[in-house]
Amino acid sequence: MAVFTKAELCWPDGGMDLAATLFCGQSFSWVADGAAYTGVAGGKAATVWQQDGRLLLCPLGQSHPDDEPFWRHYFALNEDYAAWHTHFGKSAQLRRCVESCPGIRVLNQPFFDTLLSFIISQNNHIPRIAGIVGRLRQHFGPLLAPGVWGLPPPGRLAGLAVEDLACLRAGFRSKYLLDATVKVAAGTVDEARLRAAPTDEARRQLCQIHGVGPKVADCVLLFSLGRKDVAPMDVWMKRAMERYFNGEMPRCAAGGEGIAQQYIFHWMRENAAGREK
DNA sequence: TGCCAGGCATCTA
DNA sequence: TAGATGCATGGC
Repeated sequence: MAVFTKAELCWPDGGMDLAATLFCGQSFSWVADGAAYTGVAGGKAATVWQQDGRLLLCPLGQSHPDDEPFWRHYFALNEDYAAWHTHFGKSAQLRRCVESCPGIRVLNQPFFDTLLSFIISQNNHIPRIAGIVGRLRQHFGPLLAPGVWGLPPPGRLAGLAVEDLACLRAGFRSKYLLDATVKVAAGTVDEARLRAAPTDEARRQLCQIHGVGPKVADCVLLFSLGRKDVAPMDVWMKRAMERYFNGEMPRCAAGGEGIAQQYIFHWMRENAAGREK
């Protein structure tokens, strides 16, 4: 496999379990190619793999000067997970999270990618979410490298009708995807304004999108905008974790691990704010 | 073959 | 305002 000899970017992996991180249900834009993984985020494509405690990455297609900071942020390589895992020992519930999935990292995904993914995820399960996202990329996304399409940028779907999205087989979610692209393309929902707004206001702005309710809005706020004060998400995660630990999530078992790790991430951010005081 | 999924919108009482 | 129901599709 040629990519193993031409990594352009390299970081210490910090104990990351790359496969678990990419396929635990938080991202649906990566495919395995042997021990390497090819995927897209924010209009960039890359092949990534692990070797000797390092995370190696080869950008695909056109390279950009900001590739290194972009992917470092995407893979949360600035987060000190080892220190946080030690800190988690104080809580039995969080200890169970760490023991169940110590190598999962929560990806910092681009805003619009996250919005589309979580709209698709509603009343859905991981294999089908991945299928719909894959068809969305192939039919409407930009070709970033041979055989690798990105997610469509805001506006790409804005002029289309629900019938045009029949190829996605997304069901009732198609009209939600269209409304999201229209509102983001028109600036009715704007990432910069979301970042600047208080959480309640940001949630209200996101809920202007037809098909986006409190759960999807809080997922977007937490996972792509780094907001740490989304209390309903905390309740939702605890409920999901209980189901996971009780063995009640057979159809998204890997996702359950992701949910547990996402709970850790949320808790960690909450406590980071406290520690800084 | 039938249940159900990482919600939400709409209807009804 | 709270609870019930329908939504589209595919994995299991």
